Amino acid sequence: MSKSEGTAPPQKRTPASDERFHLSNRLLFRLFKTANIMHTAGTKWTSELKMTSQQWSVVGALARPGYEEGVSVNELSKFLMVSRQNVNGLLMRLEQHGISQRVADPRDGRAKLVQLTPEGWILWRQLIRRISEFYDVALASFTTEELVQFQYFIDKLQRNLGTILK
Amino acid sequence: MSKSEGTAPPQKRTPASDERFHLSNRLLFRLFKTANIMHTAGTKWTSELKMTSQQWSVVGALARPGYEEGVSVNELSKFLMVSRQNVNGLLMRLEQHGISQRVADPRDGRAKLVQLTPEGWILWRQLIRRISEFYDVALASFTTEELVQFQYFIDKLQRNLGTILK
DNA sequence: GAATATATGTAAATATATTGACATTAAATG
DNA sequence: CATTTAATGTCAATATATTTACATATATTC
Repeated sequence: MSKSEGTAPPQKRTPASDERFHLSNRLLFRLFKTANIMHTAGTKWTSELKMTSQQWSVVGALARPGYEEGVSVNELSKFLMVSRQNVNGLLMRLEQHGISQRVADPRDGRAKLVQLTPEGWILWRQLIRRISEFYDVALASFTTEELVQFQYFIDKLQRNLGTILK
Repeated sequence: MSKSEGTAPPQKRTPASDERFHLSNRLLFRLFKTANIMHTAGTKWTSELKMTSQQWSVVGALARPGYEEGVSVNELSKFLMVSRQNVNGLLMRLEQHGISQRVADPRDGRAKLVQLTPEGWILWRQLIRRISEFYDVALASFTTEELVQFQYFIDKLQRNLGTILK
């Protein structure tokens, strides 16, 4: 994003669209920055568990009730909204740490099912406590109504962005 | 983030904190996903200009009025809230494309000043138009009040996360 | 002014994330 | 049923992002 907060807007614009541009610019730049430090802070928060914040989301996806038997790489990719290749890399590193494993999918000869190892389940129980504490800090002083509204905005943005990627 | 939306919350929790956990989890997971596709969509939006969305923010920072003479690597790092090393990498690639250059900082023998090349300025003028269009799509249907409120939430989150990284 | 502490930019190593590619398997088409 | 098209997971290449490290320059302390 052109997250340059003092950026001159494109020419031939009215003062109203100038203002809109500045608001938009400031907003999305701050979103970019905040998302970034969210990863950095999250990874720091669980550094003793040697888990990055991105790995939280993979392990969390595998730990969902009803998915214990396994989740395909493709499903993970769609659920996390990251590429299959990125999921593959994330899984490789989780496997190196003994946290997850892949087994053949009996219903589809091409596919694999990813599941937590027993060790992974033990880790998950520690991790979820730390994550919960992280949420408390990150979202300190947000009222429930604010959380709901914040999420509404994020969803609307995501929907709009989705039209670009279709 | 444990962006697993069906995650079991940590034990020994009241139903109220259960609900709070789920709200928090859902919110931050969606933020993670949305920030991700914001980069992907942004990069796609300016693919003919061969610019990634992350590069927008560097070029935009250099194009700010009052900073034309140059910005130090360290300043860029702080402004963009990314590491100096990451800025260094981003600049290397911009330089390869002739968009920016580095000159010695006359006031500090250790430092460099980064500035846009003449070619970079020409690119910037094209880029800012495309970026503005992107904003219109990404933030379609947001009222001005919603933009302001959204930004308020992001800022609050950023502040909270900042306490972790201090 | 000398010694100590800090700042600056860049190298190295590792993790994340994308696109393009491809071999294999499954689904769709005629 | 044969052919064509699409899906799945993994490889390769490239960009982003972090931490650790270090040589050099600057600032602070005494």
